[in-house]
Amino acid sequence: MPNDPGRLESMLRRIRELGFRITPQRLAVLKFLAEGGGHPGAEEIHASVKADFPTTTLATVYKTLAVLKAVGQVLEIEFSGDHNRYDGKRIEPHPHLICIKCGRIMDSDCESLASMTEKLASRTGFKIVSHRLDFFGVCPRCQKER
Amino acid sequence: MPNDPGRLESMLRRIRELGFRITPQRLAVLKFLAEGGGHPGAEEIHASVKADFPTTTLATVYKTLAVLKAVGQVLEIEFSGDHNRYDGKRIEPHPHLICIKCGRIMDSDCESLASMTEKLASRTGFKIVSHRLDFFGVCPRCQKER
DNA sequence: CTTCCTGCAAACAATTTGCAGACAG
DNA sequence: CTGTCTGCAAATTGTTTGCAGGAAG
Repeated sequence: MPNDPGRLESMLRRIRELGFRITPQRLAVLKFLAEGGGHPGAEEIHASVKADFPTTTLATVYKTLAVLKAVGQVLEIEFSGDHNRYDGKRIEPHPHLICIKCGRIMDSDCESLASMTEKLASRTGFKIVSHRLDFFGVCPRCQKER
Repeated sequence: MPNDPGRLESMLRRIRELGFRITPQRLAVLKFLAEGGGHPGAEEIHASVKADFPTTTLATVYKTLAVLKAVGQVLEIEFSGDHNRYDGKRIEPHPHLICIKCGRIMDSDCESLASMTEKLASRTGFKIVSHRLDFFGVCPRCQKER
């Protein structure tokens, strides 16, 4: 699990650049996203932050996530039925493998997506700015358990 | 715009096979999905059905969509913030181009996705059953308007 | 006839918002 | 100091659910 030592600093810099303030609660959210692993949801972030700042509410977490989105320092993975998940480490779009049994999300890569995006753009006239690619299936661990 | 004459029949057959009933309201939903174009949301379907059956409620539309999902005869395109959209014509997963200005959704294709799925599955051990690929951008029409 | 479906209203869940007091810069 | 942020509670929105009467098969 690669722990980019510069992620937290990048977040802080961008937040300050755009004139947002750094509060202890926000810092705790950023740290959790920059240093923690996985793809936490807002509740999970909240639980972690509350350990250090017990008065923190979910609303504050959401507001902090809104700031991070505004400065482009978090990748939001949206789910219609379920709660959204967040990635503070890899903030550019990338493919995900999502287990439909346990909900775990695994990062992935795809070399051919860039060329495909270009091809689609020139074929359709769309100005493509982003994308999302998810694969749904059953992870190795869940396959074993019966 | 390809109008598959067998879509409605396929839907009806699968619904009957699995023991669900055909009601006038349901038939109207199916027709709208099988014969209409685009990627309507539940509200849009509801509006169309209400023209013929004014007492129909949104709940009935949702319940019909649930039946269609259960028998695998509709593709649900989920959106976290926005309402979901439905495709009754192409029910297997396929790439979408989504305009971030007007919300229009355009269907697309990608030959390389199948091989990519296979590669990912063998590399990660995931048993992949489905996927979703969306490209976000500005459609040609919206680029022109200022 | 029996079981499933409709329509209505209430319930839900994740996220957002308004506001008064608190605090970062 | 001043404008932004926090915490609280209420609002929002798309979707789901429970139930009583109605219709499909």
